Amino acid sequence: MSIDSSDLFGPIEPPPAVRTVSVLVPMPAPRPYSYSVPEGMAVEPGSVVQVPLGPRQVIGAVWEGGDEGVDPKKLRPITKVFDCPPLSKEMRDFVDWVAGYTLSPPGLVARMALRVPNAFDPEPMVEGLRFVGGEPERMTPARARVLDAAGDELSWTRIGLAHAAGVSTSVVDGLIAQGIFETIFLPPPPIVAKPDPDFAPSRLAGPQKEAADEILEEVRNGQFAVSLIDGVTGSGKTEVYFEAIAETLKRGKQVLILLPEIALTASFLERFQDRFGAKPAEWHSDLAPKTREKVWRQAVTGEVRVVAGARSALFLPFEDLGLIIVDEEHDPAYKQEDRVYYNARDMAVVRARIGDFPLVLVSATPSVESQVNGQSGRYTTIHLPTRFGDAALPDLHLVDMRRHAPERGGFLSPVLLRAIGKTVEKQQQALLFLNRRGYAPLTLCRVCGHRFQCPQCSSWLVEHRFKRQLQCHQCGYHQHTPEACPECGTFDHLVACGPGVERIAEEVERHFPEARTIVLSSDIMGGVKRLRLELDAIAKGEADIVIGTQLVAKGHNFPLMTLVGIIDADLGLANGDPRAAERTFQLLSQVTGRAGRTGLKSHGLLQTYQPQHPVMQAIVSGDAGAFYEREIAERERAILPPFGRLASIIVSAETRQDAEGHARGMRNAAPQVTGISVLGPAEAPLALVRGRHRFRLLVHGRRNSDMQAYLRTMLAQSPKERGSIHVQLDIDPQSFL
DNA sequence: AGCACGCCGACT
DNA sequence: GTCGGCGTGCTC
Repeated sequence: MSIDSSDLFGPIEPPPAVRTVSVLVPMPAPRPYSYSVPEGMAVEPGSVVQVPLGPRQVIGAVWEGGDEGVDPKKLRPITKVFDCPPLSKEMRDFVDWVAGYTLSPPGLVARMALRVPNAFDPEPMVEGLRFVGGEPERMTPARARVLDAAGDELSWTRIGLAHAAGVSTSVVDGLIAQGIFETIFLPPPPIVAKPDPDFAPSRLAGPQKEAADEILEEVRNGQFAVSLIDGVTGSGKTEVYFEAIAETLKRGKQVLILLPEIALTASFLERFQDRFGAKPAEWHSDLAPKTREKVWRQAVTGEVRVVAGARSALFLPFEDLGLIIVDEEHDPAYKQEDRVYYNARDMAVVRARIGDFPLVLVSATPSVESQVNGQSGRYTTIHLPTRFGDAALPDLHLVDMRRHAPERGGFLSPVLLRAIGKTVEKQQQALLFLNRRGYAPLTLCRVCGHRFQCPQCSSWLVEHRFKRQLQCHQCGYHQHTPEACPECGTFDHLVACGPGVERIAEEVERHFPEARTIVLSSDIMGGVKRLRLELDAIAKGEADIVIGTQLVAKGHNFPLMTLVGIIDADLGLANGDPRAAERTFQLLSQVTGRAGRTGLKSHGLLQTYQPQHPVMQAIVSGDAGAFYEREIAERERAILPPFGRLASIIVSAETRQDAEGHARGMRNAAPQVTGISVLGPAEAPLALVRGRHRFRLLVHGRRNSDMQAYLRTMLAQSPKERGSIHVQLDIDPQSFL
């Protein structure tokens, strides 16, 4: 006979139901993990929580759609819920969408939104003083000064008040002890003042006014819409989108301005301040941790109304975002190429669509993708073909190097030399652009023909004469420049082939020994700080001839710059990058746009061996239409037709054999995919074969869902390759909407 | 992503 | 004899 336990202990209580929620943890798990919720803890989807994960505590977010069948014994309780607004439904949808699209684990995407160690608890209140009233028992001159300084202001900090009165804090402490002031707690001060949409209303007129009005219509409508401002450098694009920002602020919504990191300069922030009376909050990688926390927190709470940031700012969980501006829309810096691979420009479009608010793309040289989306009517294109105010575009000419050959051993044509001479004579500045660091891109032995190659990655070693080094620009390898050929041992017979900026400087100094010449490239000694100083010095007119690589292309205004000479306009067209022509067009447009921004008559001379090339024609004529048509056709041809319409895949690897092997595997694994083609490292963009990834997939397709399904299959079949597969979908302009 | 465990080379 | 390199595996 058995004893029913209920006889002994009373009726059996059903065990208390354990409440379980899914939590996205910041690691590459394929889906959220399950955690139990302790008695009395309130969580909802989006709540920011701390949970145990293995041996440590991590930050995560409560999510929907986790794992059902997890062993209840494994469940561990949530450690704490932060007093922080939960991630909104929109934000969660955005994270999931980005994870799905980029084939990244959602936890890693969420991590980008939560990468602020101490911002999840409210900022501590700040101790302050309030004037209560009355007079101290003994009035002293110091005390009188404090009372005088306090004036009508309601609240002070202890130190601030002492400072304002010019006394030590002990005087203030004495007044507190007497009850004249009382200690109160104040909310922490905002990181930036509120921008005022009416601070300095626009003086736009003509095409700029029309453009602004067109965008304002979208902003007032408040729904998802993408506008593309396609305007030449100096056409007032910024002023136009400032109007969209003003309108959004009036509607009570927050604004995000995305900029390539390099364009987040003091001068941009000042322009914003001139229009809105306050600076926007900044967001970029080298923000001080405390500032970073404040900006995050105040974006979530809605304290901050406008953030100007680099691509990672896209993952800030704004309280009520109502407009995104993507300035320099074409800039490759919007691509992140580690961990989660994404293009912030495209993901911004997605965020705007999910949040149902307008977005403005801005560029002087739109990307081919945006151009196509404009043509197809998906985006509204707004053209600003002329410069704003008294600035005029430089007068551009091609110098056909076959007819105007430089002297032996030189790289500057007589035409360009003459133009430099005239410019310097007028006390104006010339910019010579060559996108090549160092002295010479190739060194060889005149006796045996030995070429100096990188022992690690086989690209040519670049001579840096100033540092007396041979450097590899791919992997960073460097060695002291030898005096003898390592192959045949002959001394003094090494010759430099081709130009770098250092070599151009040498040639310039030979022709213009009196001129003040300066070389600007990323290997400038002294880092960013020194660079800033040099740029300021140039702007002040402390140099006559500037020789620079692409870092002179952006940002700074040089009021005296009236001549731009492109040493080798064809450079960059020759490599195997499918975007070579597009990149060249963008770069050369930007560089020539450096001149003439402040009204002085200016010129540009482009030295080229291919004067008929569409890029050259587009730049000198200022009419990019034909160039874009060609690029679009080219890309369509390269990507779609040979493989049919369903999908096509380009595999790239470090060697062609590897790529062929991977491609064969894929053809076997997925015969339904119609096109798999192979790019060896020579043809593939450099960025694709560099780095620690063994191979990458470049995926192009019309139907994103097909591509993703296919790739998931691939990933499932070879889980070991998981970490080394890179999917880049942004090449196809159609795929992400 | 972190962090532990675990198995082979150059050193106090 | 150890210290330490990074390959593999695991985290609700």
